Amino acid sequence: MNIRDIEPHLAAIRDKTLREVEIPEEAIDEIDFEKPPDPEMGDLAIPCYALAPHLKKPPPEIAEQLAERLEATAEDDDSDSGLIGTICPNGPYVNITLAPSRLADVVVTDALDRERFGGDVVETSEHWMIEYSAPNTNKPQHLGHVRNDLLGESVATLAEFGGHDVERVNLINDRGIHICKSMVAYQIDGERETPDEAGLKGDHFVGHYYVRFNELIDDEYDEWKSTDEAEREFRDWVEREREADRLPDELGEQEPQIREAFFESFRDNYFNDYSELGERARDMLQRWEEGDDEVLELWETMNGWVLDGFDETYERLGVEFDHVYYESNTYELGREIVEQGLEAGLFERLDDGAVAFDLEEVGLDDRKILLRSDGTTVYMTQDLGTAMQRFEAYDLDQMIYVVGDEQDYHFDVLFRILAELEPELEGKLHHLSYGMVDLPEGKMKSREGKVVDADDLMDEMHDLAEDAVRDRYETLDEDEIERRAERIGLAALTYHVLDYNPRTNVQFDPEESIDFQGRTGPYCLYSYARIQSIGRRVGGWPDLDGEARAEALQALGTDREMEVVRHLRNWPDRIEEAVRDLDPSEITEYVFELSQSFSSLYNDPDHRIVDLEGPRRDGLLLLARAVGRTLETALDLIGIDVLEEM
RNA sequence: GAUCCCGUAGCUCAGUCGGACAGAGCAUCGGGUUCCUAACCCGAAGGUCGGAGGUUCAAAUCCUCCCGGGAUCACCA
Repeated sequence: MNIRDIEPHLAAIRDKTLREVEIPEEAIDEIDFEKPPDPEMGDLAIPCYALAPHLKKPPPEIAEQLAERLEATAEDDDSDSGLIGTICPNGPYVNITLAPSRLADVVVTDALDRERFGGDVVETSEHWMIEYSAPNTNKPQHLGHVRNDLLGESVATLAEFGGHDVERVNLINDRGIHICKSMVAYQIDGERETPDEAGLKGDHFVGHYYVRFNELIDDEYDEWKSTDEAEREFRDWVEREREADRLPDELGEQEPQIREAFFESFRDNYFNDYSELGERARDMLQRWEEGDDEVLELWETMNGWVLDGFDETYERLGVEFDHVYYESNTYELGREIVEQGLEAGLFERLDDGAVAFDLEEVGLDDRKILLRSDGTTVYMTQDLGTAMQRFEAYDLDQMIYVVGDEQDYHFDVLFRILAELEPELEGKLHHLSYGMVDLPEGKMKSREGKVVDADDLMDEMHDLAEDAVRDRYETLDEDEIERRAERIGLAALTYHVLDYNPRTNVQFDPEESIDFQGRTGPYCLYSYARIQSIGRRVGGWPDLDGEARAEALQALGTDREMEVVRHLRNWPDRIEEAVRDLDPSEITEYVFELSQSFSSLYNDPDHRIVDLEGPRRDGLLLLARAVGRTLETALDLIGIDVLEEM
């Protein structure tokens, strides 16, 4: 018997008993085991509410009688080999407690022997593709990107461990007006300077010019605000607002504020209609699309710098991809699909030549443009194209996009259009939507340089960890300090970021930084390191099997030991849940709980392994070893590398 | 204006496909080391689950309305 046989085994006994009292099959199907709120009550519970209508008795009475019958059925069943400890009614529930020593034997044996303990739990193995990161190449990554990177990487690793076949994909947004902004600023300000000369990482170097461009635009805009053109735009707007009764006839003392609000909202219009720098950036984009050599060369150079920078960041974060695509290559994909859809009558051509999809056909409002009137593609076109291409090339069962929740609507529309184009894709598309990371003062803004930079943050975590390591050791090899500081710092960051449910909007306070104490990555690493320390102290883990091992494991049974055992038992179920929900925070929670239950045991005077002897000592050593193995696996799934010593 | 997400302890968050007394970490207060790493352990205090109705044997969880915060509704990405 192993862990995953326990529940089916008990379910068989339960169902057999229910049949004896003539509960209809469909009612039996409805009944699932629940987990009692307190382990004191038992390991599994059968709620009896649903049986009340069939037996015409109050649930507590049913529970009492059912418990007796279950006991009888279990006694007759010889496949059980003493797994069930007690069966007792408790109000409307029947609680089943498993025999401690037997449970410890089954669970720890599984945890020690199984090649991938907790892995390969999904019902059917599927082919998944997960797209994440998808950065723009005009600026370095910030904490928001880190959340995306870590989420995507972790979900991919989780899905693989759960038993799926996974393709990790990055689609790099290397074209568009935002890149041209950095390029224009570079032409104006930074001719011939390179990241090396500036002593900066390539992505930071280019990001500097992106910020610079926005400063230049701000200056230009401020100057423009006092021109006659600006005044005319303002007056026209005021006129329109008055007609719509949104402004009074006389602005009076309010005028300066109203004026300021107008110019704030007019910023994009200014950029598109009046700005010389805007003109220059758009002109550059135009020339890029025409294949202008000079522009292409600058573009390639600057993109190269950024991508080199990204590679460093990815490597440090432990993020990897199987396939990397570039929008400069894929932005035309989809044009053909749209044209086919047009012929098939799915889309319509508007009077000005643009192609649109009528969203009312899928229950939404308005329409979505798929090809501009000048024939060029939009974001949606590309997403349609890449999706169709991927399903064809990889025969996917599931395509998952890890993208922020501000794009919920985009993906809703994308999936509906895809389902119209190819009904088979229905249910195979998923947007893993996650909340924003905000600072105490509000949103991060790259264009204003108000961000928590990914590389800086990793450096800070490293430094904090380094201080902590130095505090603890008077003499330690410098390389070793570096190695530990890096792992501990990254563990703290990774754990912190993944410990939120993905949909949660996270508030991150850079001042308060990230803790190393309590529910944190370092805490979990520490638990692991202490377990390894026990192994070293006793001169290596005992190599027991067969009878000797069974005897050792069956010597376990105290409350503290059983709490650890119960957590181990939950591991495969937890993986199943985390994969189903695409939620690494299930794993961060698990790692903490397992670490915590072991820490309690570790600190208890009655469970000091070095003070014990005989089978109980061996049993505890095997339990510690099993926890260590499971921690290592679990931490790996959230991208954290363990340390043998801390 | 419409649609979507969120509102739980002083703070940051779990719990939201209905079930047993609403949980954790941090912060606060009190305790623990002649002993395997104190990045630890044990304990205390802290909550009208935004509000009001409703459905149900049972609601933080489902439905309706209201209040508050965020996002989205481009021939941008």
